[in-house]
Amino acid sequence: MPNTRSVPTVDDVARIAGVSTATVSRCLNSPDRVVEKTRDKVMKAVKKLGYTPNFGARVMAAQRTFTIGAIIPTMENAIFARGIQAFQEELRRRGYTLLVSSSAYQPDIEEEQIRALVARGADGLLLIGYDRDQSLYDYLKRQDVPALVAWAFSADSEQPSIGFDNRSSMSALVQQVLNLGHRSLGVISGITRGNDRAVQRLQGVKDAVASNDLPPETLKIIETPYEIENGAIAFSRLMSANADLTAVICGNDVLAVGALRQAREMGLQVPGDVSITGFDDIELARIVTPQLTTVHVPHREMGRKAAIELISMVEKTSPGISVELDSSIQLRESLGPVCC
Amino acid sequence: MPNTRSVPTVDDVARIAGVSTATVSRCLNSPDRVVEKTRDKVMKAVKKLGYTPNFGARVMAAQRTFTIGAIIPTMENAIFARGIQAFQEELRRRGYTLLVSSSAYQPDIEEEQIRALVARGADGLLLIGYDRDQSLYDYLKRQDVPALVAWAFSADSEQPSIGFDNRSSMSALVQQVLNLGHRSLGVISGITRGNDRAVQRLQGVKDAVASNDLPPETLKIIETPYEIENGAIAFSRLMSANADLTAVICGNDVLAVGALRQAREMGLQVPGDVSITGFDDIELARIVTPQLTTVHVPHREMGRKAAIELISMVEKTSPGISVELDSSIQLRESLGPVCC
DNA sequence: TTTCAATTTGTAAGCGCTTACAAATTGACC
DNA sequence: GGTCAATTTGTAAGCGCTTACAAATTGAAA
Repeated sequence: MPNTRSVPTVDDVARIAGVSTATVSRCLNSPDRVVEKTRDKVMKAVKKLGYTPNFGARVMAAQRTFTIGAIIPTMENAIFARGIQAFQEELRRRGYTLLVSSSAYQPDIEEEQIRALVARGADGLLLIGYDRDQSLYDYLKRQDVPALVAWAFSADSEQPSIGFDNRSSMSALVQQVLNLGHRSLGVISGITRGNDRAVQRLQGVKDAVASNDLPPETLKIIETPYEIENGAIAFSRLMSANADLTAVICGNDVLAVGALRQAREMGLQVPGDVSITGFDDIELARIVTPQLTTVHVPHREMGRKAAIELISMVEKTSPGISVELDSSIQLRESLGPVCC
Repeated sequence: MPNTRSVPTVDDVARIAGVSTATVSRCLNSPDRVVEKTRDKVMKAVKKLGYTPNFGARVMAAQRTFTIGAIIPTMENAIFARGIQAFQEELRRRGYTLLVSSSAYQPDIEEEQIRALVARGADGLLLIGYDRDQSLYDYLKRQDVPALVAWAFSADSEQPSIGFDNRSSMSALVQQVLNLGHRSLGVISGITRGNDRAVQRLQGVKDAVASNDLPPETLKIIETPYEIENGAIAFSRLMSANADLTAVICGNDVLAVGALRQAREMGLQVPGDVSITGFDDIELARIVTPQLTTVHVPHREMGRKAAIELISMVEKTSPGISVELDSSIQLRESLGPVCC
């Protein structure tokens, strides 16, 4: 029964080409195992019918998808864009397809997305940061789907990861700030709950203060979600409550840009009246006026290496190693010495 | 044979729960068609085994995935971020999962991604702009996968779409520029090849010039890919070749921001020495100094409505209609009257 | 207690593909 | 031409799930 109604199947191709379905399958998957004349016939039939293999069936039969999934906290600002782009490029080069979804920084949505991607046959997963329910890691292990953590690195986690040390990077940055004479700092942190990177960064700020023998009261801390608008609001709140602040350390560039905008709106000179720093060194950092002093993160390198490592894990040539990348401090216009 | 080795299947669950596989399936898909006591047994077995349905098999059997795919030209800058975010939120609200991939503005990659998504069982696709090979549309039709075009609207295409009129919006913006006395305009357009939105925008610029009875030589046009850096380079080239330009119209905000940065570097006052305009009104536009005059695009509305419409198409409650949204001009600091 | 319609459950046939294994073909060599 | 190993192709058994249909169960009404 020639199956006229719908999408062509391997059987249709086999019938048209006058061969068996096995041969059709082989033509598509290991062409060298089939003699040229036959292959031509089959390919002609494939073209004629506009046949595309059904993915579900293929996955089920072959137990393999060449798809990698990535769940990032947000697509709305550019924090992850560069790294993911590089990740995708490298995957593509190696014959894998990337599917991305975003969790809006919400653990329950992240879990949902992880399950969705696994269910859809992702061969491996890229996850941002360590902090998630152990049951999720168990689930992934049970499903035999390797996962690589990125944007974070912790020597004492056995979870494979590729990233940098958020804590010490931030600490180094704040050290620079302190070196310039600042003794009263505002901190606009991202929400730390469920976000180990934000936790680490905040801890880094505290480390620097402590190692300079300054009291904890040196810091005025606000937590707020990573959005420009929130950066502006937090900055405003911070400055009006603490007139003596000479510098504001932000948990990332997005918050810092908001702070910067608000400073301008309040008629404050940056860095004359107040210095502002960011973290991540996204494109934005060099576009705003004044340009943002921030921590440079090797986004592209991280993305590329993550792809390579994750594929190794998927193909079982690596058990999953952890790699620490260097970050560096980008001194730009928004940080200056404490004035007068 | 108790299948100890690997991931649990529906058979395992059925065996443990002491029911048939059909019942297990029903518990998961239409729980109300199964009596509570049985359901409890099954759910307990599911939990005990940590069972998750195999997606491939499910798709194959049910011919449905509740997955929507979107292929956007780039994730690297924020042009599509807001709209896609809204798109995803609405999809999620309605029980669909979004999978995104990006094409780097390359038609062959886009085709690959479309096929990948269809193959992975996407129930419907969101595509950016109209301009792609007819064979791709044919393919989608053959696979019975509805596609909705976004970020563009053309009354005379039969392809369902949701977007705005890039051409007339741009024309209106340029009209404003001309009203301010500018008579020699630089244009930094995106690459028009394979990008109907860029074509339309450029055409809009020309429309405005023509309808003011100005000669085509009024415009000095450069095409370059949408990247900040390219905007800067193009601006520099434009200004050094044409000393008399008083305004530069950019194909989008990303290019405009690059132009702005370059102007600053060249010591040019904006808008004192030269006015600069963008298009899209992404977040960036309000962050740079001076703030960018641009065309506001209803990103979130577009995303949300796209989700609603695409789902209707998938569920066959709509044949796929086209919707035109309004855009509006955002006059901000970067545009001023021609000086002296 | 019967009867019978409504509800719940089970049986088994696919969904479209891959692949182990068997069968058929090829052609180098005697 | 006949042998035999190597190559090519075909047969058929799944992969894990859904669902049409049939069988079994339930319980209200007679």
